[in-house]
Amino acid sequence: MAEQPNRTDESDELLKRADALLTRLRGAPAPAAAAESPEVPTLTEPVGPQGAEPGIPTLTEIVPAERLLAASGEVISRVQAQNLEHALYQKLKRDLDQQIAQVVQDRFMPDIGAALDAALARISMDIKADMNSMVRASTLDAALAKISLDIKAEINGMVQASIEETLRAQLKNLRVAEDAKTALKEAAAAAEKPASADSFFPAAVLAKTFEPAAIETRWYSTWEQNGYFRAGLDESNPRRYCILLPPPNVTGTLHMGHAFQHTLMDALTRYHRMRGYNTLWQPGTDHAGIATQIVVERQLEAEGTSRRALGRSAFVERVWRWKGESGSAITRQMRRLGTSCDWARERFTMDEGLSAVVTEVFVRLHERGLIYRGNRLVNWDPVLKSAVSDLEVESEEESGTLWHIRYPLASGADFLVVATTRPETMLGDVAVAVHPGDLRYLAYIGQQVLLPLTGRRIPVIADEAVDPEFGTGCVKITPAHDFNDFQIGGRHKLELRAIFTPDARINDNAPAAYRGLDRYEAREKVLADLKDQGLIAEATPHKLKVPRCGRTGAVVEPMLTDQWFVNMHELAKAGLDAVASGNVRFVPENWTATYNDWLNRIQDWCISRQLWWGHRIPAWYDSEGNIFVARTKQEAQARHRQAMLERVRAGAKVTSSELRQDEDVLDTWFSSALWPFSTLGWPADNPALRLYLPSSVLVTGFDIIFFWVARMVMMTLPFTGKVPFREVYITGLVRDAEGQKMSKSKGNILDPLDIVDGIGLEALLEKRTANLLDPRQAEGIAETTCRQYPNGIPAFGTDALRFTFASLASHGRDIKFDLSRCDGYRNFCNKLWNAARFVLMNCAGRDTGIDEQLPLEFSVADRWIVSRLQRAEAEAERAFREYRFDNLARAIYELAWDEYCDWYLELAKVQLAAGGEARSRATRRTLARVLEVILRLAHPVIPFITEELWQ
RNA sequence: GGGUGCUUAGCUCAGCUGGUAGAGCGUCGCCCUUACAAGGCGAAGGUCGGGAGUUCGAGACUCUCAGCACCCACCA
Repeated sequence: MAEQPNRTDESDELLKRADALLTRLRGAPAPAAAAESPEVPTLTEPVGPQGAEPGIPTLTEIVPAERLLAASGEVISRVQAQNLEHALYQKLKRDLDQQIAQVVQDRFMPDIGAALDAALARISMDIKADMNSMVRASTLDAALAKISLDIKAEINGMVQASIEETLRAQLKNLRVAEDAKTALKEAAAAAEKPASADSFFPAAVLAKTFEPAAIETRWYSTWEQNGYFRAGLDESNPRRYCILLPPPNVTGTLHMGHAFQHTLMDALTRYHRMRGYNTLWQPGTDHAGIATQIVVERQLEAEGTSRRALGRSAFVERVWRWKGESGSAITRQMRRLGTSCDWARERFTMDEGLSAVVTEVFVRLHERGLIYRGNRLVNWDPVLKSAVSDLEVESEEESGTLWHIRYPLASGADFLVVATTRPETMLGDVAVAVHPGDLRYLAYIGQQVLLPLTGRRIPVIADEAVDPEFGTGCVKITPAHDFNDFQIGGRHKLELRAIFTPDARINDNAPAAYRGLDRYEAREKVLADLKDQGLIAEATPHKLKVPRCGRTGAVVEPMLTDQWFVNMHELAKAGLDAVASGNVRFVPENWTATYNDWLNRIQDWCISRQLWWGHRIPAWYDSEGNIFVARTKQEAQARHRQAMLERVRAGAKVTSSELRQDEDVLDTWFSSALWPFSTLGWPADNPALRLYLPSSVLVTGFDIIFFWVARMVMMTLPFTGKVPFREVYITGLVRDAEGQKMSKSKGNILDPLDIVDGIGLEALLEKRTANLLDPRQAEGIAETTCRQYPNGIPAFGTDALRFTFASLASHGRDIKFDLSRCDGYRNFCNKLWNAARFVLMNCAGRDTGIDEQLPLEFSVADRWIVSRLQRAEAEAERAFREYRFDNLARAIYELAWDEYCDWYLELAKVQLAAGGEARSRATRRTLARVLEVILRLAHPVIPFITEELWQ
């Protein structure tokens, strides 16, 4: 070996060891077969029947000192025993460490890695199992004997553990790479290169660094065009796997949450597809009633017109046009991220087929009496002029005022003081309520008060619902505009006195002075008038929850209207059962509680919306207001005629009339709830429906457990007799690096495609500050953005982004998205790329041992990496099963980088340079085999680079 | 008011049924080594939010306190 004057003694020593190793490696015949099994010869067993291995202390050598203790009659307390155990361990370790060097030389082999893991696992198990009894029993001399016995049993294990631990350290120190390099250099110098043979091979074509952009565009179209994503409809294959894509808004754009969830779904889909399952990833988009309608209305507003000016049919047509223009944006973006859905089966919730399902379901539910029309208090958005469901209302705490108002008694003798945050609603008051046990007001119950500003006389009633502690203990009751008051009103048979128009102005039920005023103007005037009359006793600052519509942000008003409802009681019970029985399983499990809780307290679902964009309710009215629910107008008319006939027979007078369809549309989530079977061609029996219902897993965020997940369960069960999916994997929310929710108004959104393709600072600023609700924020946002991304965002490529998402996907935690992670995983992609490049350079065009006839000489290194590979495969399988994509990513990362690149590749260099033909052949074969498996393992997560390298 | 989750290295987070703390990024030092400087080797850095308990042994289990986040309900 050439002189290396610069080396320290230490590295000389290391070199010597490595030399010894190399000679051994070269000379040693492959030790006993069985190496491919997990039972690689470990240190544990062979080291020996009683000290066969030199240098390893036996029990008898070590224990005596302790035994002396015992022999002297000392009582060994638990703590002492513990200390003893610990001391023993320390001592063993110290002694052993000194002898490790020898062991290393004797037994240093790369397959130690695998052996270590097995041995360590076993040892720790054993120790764990024995430690308790061992220590606990040891209070007396007799116990000590047992200790020795137990220790004797364990001692080998501990010895091994210690050896192995140290081996690990030593192994690292051996700097195999360095020696490999030297060996390589020598070999290269000696063999003066078999010329430019390499330049023929693809290796030369592989660029030195990984350039994602080029390969990504190419592969996706190839995959799609060749139909690789098509649903497997082979009914003879019992293994099936199906994921429903939560349909994004048709006019929306892809955000980080989508990208994250789609990555996981895609990995799952690709994984199962690769394993030969019948696989369907069902894509589609949602018409998103309110959201879409609002967008188009804004456009109209900008054009100086409105939907009412346009008229219903023109407006709907306009929305369709907009859908046509922007509807494919999101699916285009999805393709860029490599999502392998079966696009041929793409659906839209307002497609003809799906709309028919909506109607069918509505009619059937109505027939079963589960859908009804009722006049009830609902959440009303006065801007949208539509009902919204309870779920769509979001309450925010805001500061307001609590006004104390004097209501004079009709007798004129006295007055009651009520406390309210909404004085304007007093115009609709029909009573004042106190708690029946409230001694202060006992005398007033049953009396009447004179409602100020209106002159109406209203009763003082007693109701348990009143909290005597709050305010004055007197509550004004406005049943038509407050949910609680509605309840109380019901109990006391009070009048429902509505005082608002649909756009929340005061109506004709109020005194003329207030009519037409907006609710807030009315508040001012009411307060001013009360003040004039000296009726305001007090005004205190007060925190209150203001209910706002999740879509428009408008303050929601409880309003008495005619709406359609689904009776949820029965359905909810079935939904609870499905989860309780394990037919549907939440991952992580704790979401079950959330789900159950909601279903247990579920209210009837208001499904009608006073919008134009959506599924029109299949109900028709005759001139007398009779309702006919039917699949088509013809069917409705038939029923109408039937009904008339019956009434004529009964002798009633009838007037024939044209039927008029209900103006309302259905809640968007109604059609979404049918997604699991509407997309599969229900009600017609067909292979897809038979194969893919129930689907395997639903991947989604917790925010739509109520909106969507629960409703799918409830709606799919009664119509198909099946659950919609077997498992629900609830992902965390993607937040920004500071842990803030990403939102346009905060200007902290990241476009996943900007991470893939990169974006300059200018463009990023532009994106973030455009369309802000409050333009004044722009400066602050720009500042933060400049600080965070002074150079914009570099192009990381899809694979790096996907790998990042996977690695962040641990359970039960939101995700702070940190770009530096992307950086690391892009480096990983590059590493993988270069490893492949190395393999190609060494293997392309050469014999990789495919021909079984030729001699193959596998080294322990070869077998070690292969065993390591098998473990990684097992880990990956487990990770997929448990939806632990973080573990999956880590397993792949460690295997590829820490084991394959850092260790095996370096060893392979030595083997190739110094080994014989059979050894080289085996090395090349192993190189290629392991790379192949790594690519296969990683493909579900990083499909592009793996495909490119694979080819 | 009810519920859930979180608190571990400078940052972001792993840590399975209790066995004496790990990774990535960052930092520092040394290397432009023919797969890869988007790299290699090495180093520093943590009484695992506080307290108590169970245990031979607690990051993990129990209780309690504190802080953060979110969900549901809701007081007019």
